[in-house]
Amino acid sequence: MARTQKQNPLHVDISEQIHQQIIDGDYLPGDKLPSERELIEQWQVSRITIRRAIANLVQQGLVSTHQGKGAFVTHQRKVIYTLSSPLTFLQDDLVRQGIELSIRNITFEPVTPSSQVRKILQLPDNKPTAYLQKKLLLADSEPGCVDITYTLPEIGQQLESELKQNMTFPVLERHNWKIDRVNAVIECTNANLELSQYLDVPLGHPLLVYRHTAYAKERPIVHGESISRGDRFCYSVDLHSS
Amino acid sequence: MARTQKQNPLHVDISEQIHQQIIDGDYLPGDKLPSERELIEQWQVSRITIRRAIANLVQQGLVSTHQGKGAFVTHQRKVIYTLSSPLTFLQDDLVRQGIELSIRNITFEPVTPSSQVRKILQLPDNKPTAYLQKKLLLADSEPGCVDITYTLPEIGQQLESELKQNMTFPVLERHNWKIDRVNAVIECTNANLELSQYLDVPLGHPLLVYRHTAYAKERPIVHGESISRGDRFCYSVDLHSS
DNA sequence: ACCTACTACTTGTTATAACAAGTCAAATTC
DNA sequence: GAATTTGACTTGTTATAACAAGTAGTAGGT
Repeated sequence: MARTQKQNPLHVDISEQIHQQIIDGDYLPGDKLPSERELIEQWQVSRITIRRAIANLVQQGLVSTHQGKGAFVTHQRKVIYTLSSPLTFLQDDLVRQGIELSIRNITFEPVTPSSQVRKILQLPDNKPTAYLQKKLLLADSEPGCVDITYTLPEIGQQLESELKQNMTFPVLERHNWKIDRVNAVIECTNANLELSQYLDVPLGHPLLVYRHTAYAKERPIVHGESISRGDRFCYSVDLHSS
Repeated sequence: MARTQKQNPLHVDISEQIHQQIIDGDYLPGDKLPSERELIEQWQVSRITIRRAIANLVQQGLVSTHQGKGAFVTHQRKVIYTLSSPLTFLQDDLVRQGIELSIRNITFEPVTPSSQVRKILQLPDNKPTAYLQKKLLLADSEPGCVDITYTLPEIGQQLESELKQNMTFPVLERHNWKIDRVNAVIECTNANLELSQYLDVPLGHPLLVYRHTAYAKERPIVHGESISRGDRFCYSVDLHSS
């Protein structure tokens, strides 16, 4: 109850104490924290301070809140994407981990992408079209990843129906578009409004971005990004000296 | 000024509008946003609503605030860590990008690590000791990464002075600890109080975690994690089919 | 010329208050 | 008994208010 450090704001002291209680196992994943009213009583502070303390915990990914229900300690299980050479694909990876994957198509349409994407896909200036697909990946029926891809027009046109219901890379392989190389960057962002709605997370929730370009016979055929919930996914990679 | 969607809270409408202005280039990186007082005047709402709107933008990594000065649009440049086979190391990578790297040692001491780490490093039960090192990496004199490593005791003891001032892997290579393989997981977390202080970011700031185990002759010699500011770093990886 | 103190800004913390809206179970009605 | 209503909880949004604390320029004194 006593403030551990005078220089910290009250809300930090409170969230740090609850944080410690979570680490100590006083609250287990799935447990409900005391309600705001109870915490106000316990700490003898105003609601704004308690709410800020809870917000700190939410921001650290330790707790999530649900209107009308309460604040709950989050589960920390993470799904692993394996990045390996030779290439394996997400789908097989998830099956191996016993996760049920389903796909909901959001958009599929021919567009003229930004000059940056046009350059990456080496689209000719006189026919600067590619298929833009946005799809939502659900792991065990919960939204986990938004996949945004730009595909060469001849491929998109040919495989529309299949692409709408399956992961991109296995569909390509099934139709003899052998992928030789994938160049990728993994980074971290925060959910903007659109992504927070698709992924059912609060604004600013940490997200993992896997931005990739796939090459077949040294020709780029697909470029896009997979944006996953940072609290539920991670990437694994193996590096060798030889 | 008009609310675009009735179902959104006011603070979301406001932060989304400023977000759009940033995208449109009305505010450039480094620019100062209007002060709270001015925004209150402009939107005719209370300070709590404006502060929440600014907080939304901070959470999305678009602006950062400084007490007494104001709120500023953040710079988005990112430093790239290249993960490749054959192995290259962070240091060379940064030099290539023209970034000056310096290291500040935080702790270096023999400890008995958690059972999980003991298992990974295959430490014998009768001598369960490893060297724990925490160091802060500064890129161009700004804190960017906290590196936490557990090293086999014989190596830590032998190379203490060098490890305190240099990156781990190059030191090992210089002393004939040839690293054959690195297994790594990249994930995303949020700054807790300790990390937020080291890295000079607000509580909950998104961070990239690179958790690795290095093997020499199939024997694990180093295990640890590099925790970088998610707004300033990313990982690049190249995957091949053969 | 230099240092200090003041002042007018900025954001940060915290309190009190009221109502909106989601949840859930118990009581009421059909 | 089943469906509906009510009420007591929960968190979410927003307003007003006051003071703390960091910043930077300016006026005043040495």
